[in-house]
Amino acid sequence: MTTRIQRRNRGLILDAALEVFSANGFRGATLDQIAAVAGLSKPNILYYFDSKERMHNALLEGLLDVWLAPLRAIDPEGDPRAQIMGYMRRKLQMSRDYPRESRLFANEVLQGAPRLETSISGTLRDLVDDRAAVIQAWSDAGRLPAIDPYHLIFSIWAMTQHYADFDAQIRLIRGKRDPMDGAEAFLEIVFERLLRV
Amino acid sequence: MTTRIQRRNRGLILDAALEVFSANGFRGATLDQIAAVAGLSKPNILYYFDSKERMHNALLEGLLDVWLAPLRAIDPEGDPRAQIMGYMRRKLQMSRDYPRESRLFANEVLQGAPRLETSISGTLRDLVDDRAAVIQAWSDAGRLPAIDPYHLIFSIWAMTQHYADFDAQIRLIRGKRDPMDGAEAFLEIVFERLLRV
DNA sequence: AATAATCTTGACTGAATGGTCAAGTCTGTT
DNA sequence: AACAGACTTGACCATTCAGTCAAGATTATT
Repeated sequence: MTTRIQRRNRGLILDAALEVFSANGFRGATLDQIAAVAGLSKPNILYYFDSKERMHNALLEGLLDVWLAPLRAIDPEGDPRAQIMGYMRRKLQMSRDYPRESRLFANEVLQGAPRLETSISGTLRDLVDDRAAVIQAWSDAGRLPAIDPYHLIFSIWAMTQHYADFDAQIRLIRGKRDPMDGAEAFLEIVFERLLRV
Repeated sequence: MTTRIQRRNRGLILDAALEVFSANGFRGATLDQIAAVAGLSKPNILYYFDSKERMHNALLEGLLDVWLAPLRAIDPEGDPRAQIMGYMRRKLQMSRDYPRESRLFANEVLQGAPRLETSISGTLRDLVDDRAAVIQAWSDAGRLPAIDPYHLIFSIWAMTQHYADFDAQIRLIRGKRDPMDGAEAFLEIVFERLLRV
Protein backbone atom coordinates (compact mmCIF):
# COMPACT_ATOMS: atom_id res chain seq x y z
CA MET A 1 0.00 0.00 0.00
CA THR A 2 1.38 3.40 -0.97
CA THR A 3 1.24 6.32 1.40
CA ARG A 4 0.58 9.98 0.73
CA ILE A 5 4.27 10.78 1.22
CA GLN A 6 5.31 8.04 -1.17
CA ARG A 7 3.05 9.34 -3.87
CA ARG A 8 4.35 12.86 -3.50
CA ASN A 9 8.03 11.92 -3.37
CA ARG A 10 7.93 9.40 -6.17
CA GLY A 11 6.33 12.09 -8.27
CA LEU A 12 8.95 14.66 -7.35
CA ILE A 13 11.73 12.19 -8.08
CA LEU A 14 10.40 11.04 -11.44
CA ASP A 15 9.90 14.60 -12.57
CA ALA A 16 13.43 15.52 -11.53
CA ALA A 17 14.76 12.38 -13.16
CA LEU A 18 13.01 13.25 -16.41
CA GLU A 19 14.56 16.70 -16.30
CA VAL A 20 18.07 15.43 -15.68
CA PHE A 21 18.08 12.23 -17.77
CA SER A 22 16.57 13.95 -20.80
CA ALA A 23 19.14 16.74 -20.70
CA ASN A 24 22.19 14.58 -20.04
CA GLY A 25 21.47 11.01 -20.97
CA PHE A 26 21.65 8.09 -18.56
CA ARG A 27 25.37 8.13 -18.05
CA GLY A 28 25.58 11.92 -17.97
CA ALA A 29 22.96 12.24 -15.25
CA THR A 30 24.01 11.97 -11.62
CA LEU A 31 21.93 11.05 -8.60
CA ASP A 32 23.15 14.20 -6.89
CA GLN A 33 21.68 16.33 -9.68
CA ILE A 34 18.39 14.47 -9.56
CA ALA A 35 18.25 14.76 -5.78
CA ALA A 36 18.93 18.49 -5.98
CA VAL A 37 16.22 19.07 -8.59
CA ALA A 38 13.77 16.97 -6.60
CA GLY A 39 14.64 18.86 -3.43
CA LEU A 40 15.48 15.64 -1.57
CA SER A 41 18.67 14.08 -0.31
CA LYS A 42 20.48 11.44 -2.33
CA PRO A 43 19.95 8.63 0.16
CA ASN A 44 16.31 9.59 0.22
CA ILE A 45 15.76 9.21 -3.51
CA LEU A 46 17.51 5.85 -3.26
CA TYR A 47 15.00 4.93 -0.59
CA TYR A 48 12.25 5.24 -3.20
CA PHE A 49 14.10 3.79 -6.17
CA ASP A 50 16.70 1.14 -5.44
CA SER A 51 19.15 2.25 -8.09
CA LYS A 52 19.76 4.75 -10.85
CA GLU A 53 18.92 2.05 -13.37
CA ARG A 54 15.56 1.26 -11.77
CA MET A 55 14.72 4.93 -11.64
CA HIS A 56 15.41 5.29 -15.33
CA ASN A 57 13.39 2.22 -16.08
CA ALA A 58 10.41 3.35 -14.01
CA LEU A 59 10.51 6.59 -15.96
CA LEU A 60 10.52 4.94 -19.39
CA GLU A 61 7.80 2.54 -18.41
CA GLY A 62 5.61 5.23 -16.93
CA LEU A 63 5.95 7.47 -19.96
CA LEU A 64 5.52 4.86 -22.66
CA ASP A 65 1.74 5.06 -22.70
CA VAL A 66 1.69 8.83 -22.89
CA TRP A 67 4.27 8.67 -25.61
CA LEU A 68 2.38 6.19 -27.73
CA ALA A 69 -1.07 7.66 -27.15
CA PRO A 70 -1.15 9.61 -30.44
CA LEU A 71 -0.41 6.47 -32.44
CA ARG A 72 -3.00 4.48 -30.47
CA ALA A 73 -5.56 7.15 -31.19
CA ILE A 74 -5.53 6.41 -34.93
CA ASP A 75 -9.00 5.13 -35.68
CA PRO A 76 -9.20 2.33 -38.28
CA GLU A 77 -12.81 3.33 -38.92
CA GLY A 78 -12.00 6.95 -39.62
CA ASP A 79 -11.07 8.74 -42.81
CA PRO A 80 -7.55 7.64 -43.77
CA ARG A 81 -6.10 11.03 -44.63
CA ALA A 82 -7.75 12.78 -41.71
CA GLN A 83 -6.49 10.08 -39.34
CA ILE A 84 -2.90 10.35 -40.49
CA MET A 85 -2.93 14.12 -40.60
CA GLY A 86 -4.40 14.08 -37.11
CA TYR A 87 -1.69 11.74 -35.94
CA MET A 88 0.98 14.03 -37.37
CA ARG A 89 -0.57 17.04 -35.65
CA ARG A 90 -0.83 15.29 -32.29
CA LYS A 91 2.74 14.12 -32.56
CA LEU A 92 3.95 17.64 -33.31
CA GLN A 93 1.94 18.87 -30.37
CA MET A 94 3.74 16.31 -28.21
CA SER A 95 7.10 17.65 -29.32
CA ARG A 96 5.96 21.10 -28.33
CA ASP A 97 4.42 20.13 -25.00
CA TYR A 98 6.71 17.28 -23.93
CA PRO A 99 10.19 17.87 -25.33
CA ARG A 100 11.80 16.25 -22.30
CA GLU A 101 9.99 13.00 -22.94
CA SER A 102 11.06 13.11 -26.56
CA ARG A 103 14.70 13.66 -25.63
CA LEU A 104 14.59 10.95 -22.99
CA PHE A 105 13.62 8.36 -25.57
CA ALA A 106 15.95 9.88 -28.16
CA ASN A 107 18.93 9.57 -25.81
CA GLU A 108 18.10 5.99 -25.13
CA VAL A 109 17.56 4.95 -28.74
CA LEU A 110 20.52 6.92 -30.03
CA GLN A 111 22.83 4.87 -27.86
CA GLY A 112 21.40 1.60 -29.06
CA ALA A 113 18.54 1.26 -26.55
CA PRO A 114 20.66 -0.76 -24.08
CA ARG A 115 18.20 -0.19 -21.26
CA LEU A 116 14.91 -0.68 -23.08
CA GLU A 117 13.31 -3.68 -21.49
CA THR A 118 11.72 -6.26 -23.72
CA SER A 119 8.27 -5.43 -22.36
CA ILE A 120 8.66 -1.84 -23.52
CA SER A 121 10.10 -2.68 -26.90
CA GLY A 122 7.50 -5.38 -27.39
CA THR A 123 4.66 -2.96 -26.71
CA LEU A 124 6.18 -0.53 -29.17
CA ARG A 125 6.67 -3.08 -31.90
CA ASP A 126 3.21 -4.58 -31.56
CA LEU A 127 1.52 -1.21 -31.72
CA VAL A 128 3.50 -0.09 -34.75
CA ASP A 129 2.85 -3.36 -36.55
CA ASP A 130 -0.83 -2.99 -35.85
CA ARG A 131 -1.03 0.58 -37.07
CA ALA A 132 1.11 -0.17 -40.09
CA ALA A 133 -1.39 -2.90 -41.01
CA VAL A 134 -4.25 -0.43 -40.73
CA ILE A 135 -2.50 1.99 -43.06
CA GLN A 136 -1.60 -0.80 -45.46
CA ALA A 137 -5.25 -1.83 -45.60
CA TRP A 138 -6.22 1.75 -46.44
CA SER A 139 -3.65 1.75 -49.22
CA ASP A 140 -4.85 -1.57 -50.55
CA ALA A 141 -8.41 -0.30 -50.60
CA GLY A 142 -7.30 2.62 -52.73
CA ARG A 143 -8.15 5.13 -50.03
CA LEU A 144 -4.52 6.25 -49.76
CA PRO A 145 -1.71 6.34 -52.31
CA ALA A 146 0.50 3.25 -52.25
CA ILE A 147 3.23 4.04 -49.76
CA ASP A 148 5.20 1.99 -47.28
CA PRO A 149 3.33 2.38 -43.99
CA TYR A 150 6.44 1.84 -41.85
CA HIS A 151 8.38 4.55 -43.62
CA LEU A 152 5.36 6.80 -43.36
CA ILE A 153 5.30 6.34 -39.59
CA PHE A 154 9.06 6.81 -39.36
CA SER A 155 8.86 10.01 -41.36
CA ILE A 156 6.22 11.41 -39.01
CA TRP A 157 8.38 10.53 -36.02
CA ALA A 158 11.46 11.98 -37.65
CA MET A 159 9.99 15.31 -38.65
CA THR A 160 7.98 16.00 -35.54
CA GLN A 161 10.48 14.79 -32.95
CA HIS A 162 13.23 16.67 -34.75
CA TYR A 163 11.83 19.90 -33.34
CA ALA A 164 12.16 18.64 -29.78
CA ASP A 165 15.32 16.58 -30.06
CA PHE A 166 17.39 18.99 -32.14
CA ASP A 167 15.96 22.13 -30.63
CA ALA A 168 19.46 23.42 -29.82
CA GLN A 169 20.52 23.22 -33.45
CA ILE A 170 17.37 24.87 -34.73
CA ARG A 171 17.76 27.69 -32.25
CA LEU A 172 21.32 28.15 -33.35
CA ILE A 173 20.22 28.58 -36.94
CA ARG A 174 16.97 30.45 -36.48
CA GLY A 175 18.21 32.79 -33.74
CA LYS A 176 15.50 34.43 -31.71
CA ARG A 177 12.58 32.98 -33.66
CA ASP A 178 10.59 30.23 -31.98
CA PRO A 179 11.97 26.97 -33.38
CA MET A 180 8.49 25.71 -34.16
CA ASP A 181 7.28 28.81 -35.95
CA GLY A 182 5.95 27.63 -39.27
CA ALA A 183 6.57 23.98 -38.50
CA GLU A 184 2.93 22.96 -38.45
CA ALA A 185 2.14 24.78 -41.70
CA PHE A 186 5.11 23.15 -43.35
CA LEU A 187 4.31 19.63 -42.17
CA GLU A 188 0.71 20.16 -43.17
CA ILE A 189 1.86 20.79 -46.75
CA VAL A 190 4.30 17.87 -46.78
CA PHE A 191 1.80 15.27 -45.69
CA GLU A 192 -1.16 16.74 -47.45
CA ARG A 193 0.70 16.40 -50.75
CA LEU A 194 2.06 13.00 -49.89
CA LEU A 195 -1.32 11.54 -49.06
CA ARG A 196 -3.30 13.02 -51.90
CA VAL A 197 -4.75 10.13 -53.90
CA MET B 1 56.14 19.47 -38.07
CA THR B 2 54.16 16.24 -37.86
CA THR B 3 55.88 12.90 -38.07
CA ARG B 4 54.76 9.68 -39.69
CA ILE B 5 54.00 8.19 -36.28
CA GLN B 6 51.94 11.22 -35.29
CA ARG B 7 49.85 10.98 -38.42
CA ARG B 8 49.19 7.30 -37.88
CA ASN B 9 48.37 7.57 -34.18
CA ARG B 10 46.23 10.67 -34.43
CA GLY B 11 44.26 8.85 -37.08
CA LEU B 12 43.88 5.74 -34.96
CA ILE B 13 42.80 7.80 -31.98
CA LEU B 14 40.25 9.91 -33.83
CA ASP B 15 38.71 6.84 -35.40
CA ALA B 16 38.47 5.13 -32.03
CA ALA B 17 37.09 8.30 -30.49
CA LEU B 18 34.42 8.50 -33.18
CA GLU B 19 33.46 4.92 -32.49
CA VAL B 20 33.20 5.40 -28.74
CA PHE B 21 31.79 8.94 -28.55
CA SER B 22 29.12 8.24 -31.15
CA ALA B 23 27.97 5.11 -29.36
CA ASN B 24 28.02 6.49 -25.82
CA GLY B 25 27.96 10.27 -25.92
CA PHE B 26 30.66 12.48 -24.47
CA ARG B 27 30.01 11.69 -20.86
CA GLY B 28 29.40 8.02 -21.48
CA ALA B 29 32.66 7.51 -23.32
CA THR B 30 35.79 6.73 -21.32
CA LEU B 31 39.41 7.28 -22.25
CA ASP B 32 40.10 3.65 -21.39
CA GLN B 33 37.57 2.52 -23.99
CA ILE B 34 38.99 4.83 -26.62
CA ALA B 35 42.52 3.71 -25.83
CA ALA B 36 41.47 0.07 -26.09
CA VAL B 37 39.76 0.57 -29.45
CA ALA B 38 42.74 2.53 -30.76
CA GLY B 39 45.11 -0.16 -29.53
CA LEU B 40 47.15 2.34 -27.53
CA SER B 41 47.66 3.03 -23.83
CA LYS B 42 45.66 5.70 -22.07
CA PRO B 43 48.66 7.93 -21.31
CA ASN B 44 49.63 7.60 -24.92
CA ILE B 45 46.37 8.93 -26.33
CA LEU B 46 46.67 11.79 -23.85
CA TYR B 47 50.10 12.49 -25.31
CA TYR B 48 48.40 13.26 -28.63
CA PHE B 49 45.31 15.02 -27.32
CA ASP B 50 45.68 16.96 -24.08
CA SER B 51 42.24 16.07 -22.75
CA LYS B 52 39.04 14.22 -23.47
CA GLU B 53 37.41 17.54 -24.28
CA ARG B 54 40.05 18.49 -26.84
CA MET B 55 39.81 15.09 -28.44
CA HIS B 56 36.08 15.47 -28.82
CA ASN B 57 36.50 18.93 -30.21
CA ALA B 58 39.16 17.88 -32.73
CA LEU B 59 36.74 15.21 -33.89
CA LEU B 60 33.81 17.58 -34.38
CA GLU B 61 35.96 20.13 -36.14
CA GLY B 62 37.56 17.58 -38.42
CA LEU B 63 34.22 16.08 -39.41
CA LEU B 64 32.28 19.28 -39.91
CA ASP B 65 33.37 19.75 -43.52
CA VAL B 66 32.55 16.20 -44.49
CA TRP B 67 29.27 16.53 -42.73
CA LEU B 68 28.25 19.72 -44.48
CA ALA B 69 29.58 18.76 -47.90
CA PRO B 70 26.20 17.65 -49.29
CA LEU B 71 24.63 20.99 -48.40
CA ARG B 72 27.61 22.89 -49.85
CA ALA B 73 27.26 20.95 -53.06
CA ILE B 74 23.87 22.51 -53.84
CA ASP B 75 24.45 24.51 -57.00
CA PRO B 76 22.54 27.82 -57.22
CA GLU B 77 22.86 27.64 -61.01
CA GLY B 78 21.37 24.17 -61.26
CA ASP B 79 17.79 23.03 -61.64
CA PRO B 80 15.98 23.70 -58.33
CA ARG B 81 14.18 20.41 -58.01
CA ALA B 82 17.12 18.34 -59.16
CA GLN B 83 19.42 20.15 -56.74
CA ILE B 84 17.19 19.58 -53.74
CA MET B 85 16.47 15.97 -54.67
CA GLY B 86 20.19 15.46 -55.12
CA TYR B 87 20.85 16.97 -51.72
CA MET B 88 18.32 14.65 -50.12
CA ARG B 89 19.90 11.64 -51.84
CA ARG B 90 23.42 12.59 -50.79
CA LYS B 91 22.26 13.15 -47.23
CA LEU B 92 20.59 9.76 -47.11
CA GLN B 93 23.76 8.24 -48.51
CA MET B 94 25.67 9.89 -45.65
CA SER B 95 23.37 8.28 -43.11
CA ARG B 96 24.07 4.94 -44.71
CA ASP B 97 27.82 5.37 -45.04
CA TYR B 98 28.61 7.46 -41.98
CA PRO B 99 26.15 6.62 -39.22
CA ARG B 100 28.77 7.19 -36.54
CA GLU B 101 29.27 10.76 -37.66
CA SER B 102 25.54 11.31 -37.63
CA ARG B 103 25.22 9.97 -34.11
CA LEU B 104 28.18 11.97 -32.89
CA PHE B 105 26.50 15.22 -33.89
CA ALA B 106 23.11 13.96 -32.73
CA ASN B 107 24.44 13.20 -29.26
CA GLU B 108 25.97 16.63 -29.02
CA VAL B 109 22.93 18.55 -30.23
CA LEU B 110 20.48 16.45 -28.25
CA GLN B 111 22.16 17.51 -25.04
CA GLY B 112 22.04 21.18 -25.92
CA ALA B 113 25.30 21.40 -27.88
CA PRO B 114 27.33 22.41 -24.81
CA ARG B 115 30.61 21.63 -26.52
CA LEU B 116 29.96 23.08 -29.96
CA GLU B 117 32.48 25.87 -30.35
CA THR B 118 31.31 29.14 -31.85
CA SER B 119 33.46 28.59 -34.91
CA ILE B 120 31.64 25.36 -35.67
CA SER B 121 28.19 26.70 -35.01
CA GLY B 122 29.01 29.86 -36.97
CA THR B 123 30.08 27.85 -39.99
CA LEU B 124 26.89 25.83 -39.77
CA ARG B 125 24.62 28.82 -39.44
CA ASP B 126 26.25 30.76 -42.25
CA LEU B 127 26.03 27.86 -44.64
CA VAL B 128 22.41 27.13 -43.85
CA ASP B 129 21.46 30.81 -44.18
CA ASP B 130 23.19 30.91 -47.52
CA ARG B 131 21.49 27.81 -48.87
CA ALA B 132 18.13 28.87 -47.49
CA ALA B 133 18.50 32.12 -49.42
CA VAL B 134 19.20 30.19 -52.61
CA ILE B 135 16.08 28.09 -52.11
CA GLN B 136 14.03 31.17 -51.27
CA ALA B 137 15.18 32.81 -54.49
CA TRP B 138 14.08 29.74 -56.44
CA SER B 139 10.69 29.95 -54.76
CA ASP B 140 10.38 33.66 -55.47
CA ALA B 141 11.18 33.04 -59.12
CA GLY B 142 8.35 30.54 -59.30
CA ARG B 143 10.72 27.66 -59.97
CA LEU B 144 9.68 25.91 -56.75
CA PRO B 145 6.43 25.92 -54.78
CA ALA B 146 6.34 28.50 -52.00
CA ILE B 147 7.72 26.68 -48.98
CA ASP B 148 9.79 27.76 -46.01
CA PRO B 149 13.38 26.92 -46.97
CA TYR B 150 14.53 26.44 -43.39
CA HIS B 151 11.83 23.90 -42.64
CA LEU B 152 12.61 22.21 -45.93
CA ILE B 153 16.23 21.79 -44.89
CA PHE B 154 15.23 20.65 -41.41
CA SER B 155 12.88 18.07 -42.88
CA ILE B 156 15.64 16.64 -45.05
CA TRP B 157 17.93 16.44 -42.04
CA ALA B 158 15.23 14.88 -39.91
CA MET B 159 14.17 12.18 -42.32
CA THR B 160 17.59 11.15 -43.54
CA GLN B 161 19.44 11.27 -40.24
CA HIS B 162 16.60 9.44 -38.57
CA TYR B 163 17.78 6.25 -40.24
CA ALA B 164 21.24 6.60 -38.72
CA ASP B 165 20.36 8.09 -35.35
CA PHE B 166 17.39 5.91 -34.52
CA ASP B 167 18.68 2.80 -36.18
CA ALA B 168 18.19 0.78 -32.99
CA GLN B 169 14.50 1.62 -32.91
CA ILE B 170 13.96 0.87 -36.57
CA ARG B 171 15.70 -2.47 -36.20
CA LEU B 172 13.50 -3.26 -33.25
CA ILE B 173 10.40 -2.67 -35.32
CA ARG B 174 11.51 -4.01 -38.68
CA GLY B 175 13.27 -7.09 -37.34
CA LYS B 176 15.71 -8.67 -39.71
CA ARG B 177 15.05 -6.34 -42.63
CA ASP B 178 17.70 -3.75 -43.41
CA PRO B 179 16.49 -0.54 -41.75
CA MET B 180 17.05 1.45 -44.93
CA ASP B 181 15.20 -0.91 -47.23
CA GLY B 182 12.71 1.20 -49.09
CA ALA B 183 13.86 4.42 -47.47
CA GLU B 184 15.18 6.00 -50.63
CA ALA B 185 12.09 5.15 -52.65
CA PHE B 186 9.90 6.58 -49.91
CA LEU B 187 11.85 9.82 -49.56
CA GLU B 188 11.92 10.16 -53.31
CA ILE B 189 8.11 10.19 -53.31
CA VAL B 190 7.82 12.57 -50.37
CA PHE B 191 10.07 15.23 -51.81
CA GLU B 192 9.05 14.74 -55.39
CA ARG B 193 5.46 15.50 -54.44
CA LEU B 194 6.43 18.34 -52.15
CA LEU B 195 8.49 20.12 -54.77
CA ARG B 196 6.16 19.73 -57.73
CA VAL B 197 5.19 23.20 -58.92
C1' DA C 1 0.57 8.43 25.24
C1' DA C 2 2.98 4.60 23.68
C1' DT C 3 4.41 1.90 20.02
C1' DA C 4 5.29 0.53 15.43
C1' DA C 5 6.10 1.72 10.84
C1' DT C 6 7.72 4.85 7.70
C1' DC C 7 10.76 8.32 6.26
C1' DT C 8 15.19 11.03 6.29
C1' DT C 9 20.11 11.96 6.29
C1' DG C 10 25.29 12.71 7.53
C1' DA C 11 29.04 10.18 7.05
C1' DC C 12 30.94 6.58 4.66
C1' DT C 13 32.88 3.12 1.08
C1' DG C 14 34.60 1.13 -3.12
C1' DA C 15 34.94 1.50 -7.89
C1' DA C 16 35.53 4.23 -11.98
C1' DT C 17 37.71 7.70 -14.34
C1' DG C 18 40.37 11.87 -16.18
C1' DG C 19 44.71 13.15 -15.93
C1' DT C 20 50.04 13.29 -14.32
C1' DC C 21 54.77 11.98 -14.19
C1' DA C 22 59.21 10.04 -14.14
C1' DA C 23 61.54 6.70 -16.22
C1' DG C 24 62.23 4.14 -20.11
C1' DT C 25 62.21 2.88 -25.39
C1' DC C 26 62.36 3.93 -30.11
C1' DT C 27 63.56 6.73 -34.41
C1' DG C 28 65.93 9.85 -37.29
C1' DT C 29 70.07 12.55 -37.99
C1' DT C 30 74.82 13.42 -37.92
C1' DA D 1 77.95 4.86 -33.11
C1' DA D 2 76.20 8.55 -30.58
C1' DC D 3 72.97 11.91 -29.59
C1' DA D 4 68.58 14.52 -29.44
C1' DG D 5 64.08 14.48 -29.91
C1' DA D 6 59.94 11.93 -30.17
C1' DC D 7 57.22 8.38 -28.33
C1' DT D 8 55.44 5.07 -24.71
C1' DT D 9 53.85 3.37 -20.28
C1' DG D 10 53.35 1.46 -15.28
C1' DA D 11 52.25 3.43 -11.26
C1' DC D 12 49.96 6.83 -9.22
C1' DC D 13 46.68 10.76 -7.70
C1' DA D 14 42.41 13.43 -6.97
C1' DT D 15 37.78 13.57 -7.91
C1' DT D 16 33.38 11.96 -8.92
C1' DC D 17 29.77 9.03 -8.18
C1' DA D 18 26.50 5.01 -7.15
C1' DG D 19 25.21 2.96 -3.37
C1' DT D 20 25.26 1.67 2.10
C1' DC D 21 24.21 2.14 6.85
C1' DA D 22 23.17 3.23 11.40
C1' DA D 23 20.99 6.48 13.88
C1' DG D 24 17.51 9.84 14.29
C1' DA D 25 12.96 12.26 13.00
C1' DT D 26 8.31 12.00 11.55
C1' DT D 27 3.81 9.92 10.89
C1' DA D 28 0.23 6.49 11.60
C1' DT D 29 -2.09 3.17 14.67
C1' DT D 30 -3.70 1.51 18.97
